[in-house]
Amino acid sequence: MLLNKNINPLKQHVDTTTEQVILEAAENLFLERGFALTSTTEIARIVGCNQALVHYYYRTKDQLFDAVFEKNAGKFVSSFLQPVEENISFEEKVRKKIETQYDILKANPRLPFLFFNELNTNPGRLKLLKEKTGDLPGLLFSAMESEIRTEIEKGTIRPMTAMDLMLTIFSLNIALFLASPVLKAITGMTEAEFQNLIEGRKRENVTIILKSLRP
Amino acid sequence: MLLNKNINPLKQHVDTTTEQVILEAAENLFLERGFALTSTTEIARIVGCNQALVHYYYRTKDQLFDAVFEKNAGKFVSSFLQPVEENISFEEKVRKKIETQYDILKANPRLPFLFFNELNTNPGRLKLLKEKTGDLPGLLFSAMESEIRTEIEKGTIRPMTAMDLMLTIFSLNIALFLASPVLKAITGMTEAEFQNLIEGRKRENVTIILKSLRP
DNA sequence: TGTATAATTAATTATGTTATTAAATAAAAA
DNA sequence: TTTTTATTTAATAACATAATTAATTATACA
Repeated sequence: MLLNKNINPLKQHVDTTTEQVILEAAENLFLERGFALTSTTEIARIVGCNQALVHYYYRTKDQLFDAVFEKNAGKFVSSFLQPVEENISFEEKVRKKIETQYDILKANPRLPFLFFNELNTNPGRLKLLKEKTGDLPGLLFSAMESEIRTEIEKGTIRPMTAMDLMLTIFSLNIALFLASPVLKAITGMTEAEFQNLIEGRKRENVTIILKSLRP
Repeated sequence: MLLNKNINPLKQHVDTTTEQVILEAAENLFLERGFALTSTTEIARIVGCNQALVHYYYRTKDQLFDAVFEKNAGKFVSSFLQPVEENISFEEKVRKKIETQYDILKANPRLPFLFFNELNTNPGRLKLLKEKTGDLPGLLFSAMESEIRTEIEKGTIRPMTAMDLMLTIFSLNIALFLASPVLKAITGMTEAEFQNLIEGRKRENVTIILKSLRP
């Protein structure tokens, strides 16, 4: 990479290419403001390069966003599809599922915003997502469905559907991250206090869900 | 109102002013796509009027959005602040709180999207919100806090904070509405099936939360 | 009816944005 | 070193959008 003028010196590991630097800057901005409110001009400004260079590497803003979205949507979707060990109790499986997803979100707190913002505003992206995930969700779903049925018959959990359980896990896990700017603003929490809240909320989500399973 | 050309004849109740029609069209678009992806030109196109007319009534796109956001954020915030009767059990109060909020969201399913999209992308709006709500959230909060403490001391519920309970209610209630486009797309549900899901989810949320309160 | 006022439009300005092109510069290869 | 290729920039085209202005049309009212 030739570019080395206005760049934060800390970021100058020898083998970051300009292409990567652009992608990272784009990722940060897209995660912060979404597609519509991010311009290729601003990406270039942050990278410290000419705006045409952004297009040189990624041709269009759409393709650049695609690269960012693909990568991040992948993380998000995988947070649902992450398999859990087989030889543990149902309760332990559920706990693991919640915690795994929560950890991924904690490490990528803007994921829910990017994901829902884009999929609520761009119908084309929804189609792509469906094509990409294929029938994986369906398979995962019926696997969970049968497992739940077994537990219900054993009397270890109350009657419910796989959809119920999935939605519950998902709802409790994502909402905090979506609401974090609002929450910080109206409560006036410090960043440390908020990190504390995030930490505690993981256990709380597990508690709530495991209790809610009981017959 | 003079304007009556391209307008859907069903919408021609005698006393809708052009100003109102513009506001309604704007509301629909802002709820559907958010601020950035909505143009005053498109609002005008839908109303069937000249684009300058939108500015004639509302001066700027910002002011028009303000009008829409104010109204809708009000609904959303009130879904939290809705008071409940005093002479019922704690459990009944919680149930009522969940259901009241859920009903408001069910009647205004795009509220969470508008609210979070805007507040995640526009820091200025966060400040306004904080100023507007003032210390109402704090008051409500400490009221709930003391009520919860009482219940914990009585041994009727497990230890938890008001923040915990609020976040749980809120998380379970909003997530379904935020996720609805994604959910519909990847499951391929019909609208009827989805309405059914929404219906059942209200009771489910109550069940989950009430169970999760138990010591 | 005629006049003042309100509502509406056509035309235009100003601005920002994406995308392209041609030229300049740096790196790699010969 | 020279030549070729890759990277980067300056300039600008093409377009959309928000906002303004002056002119036109409709409404109210004297």
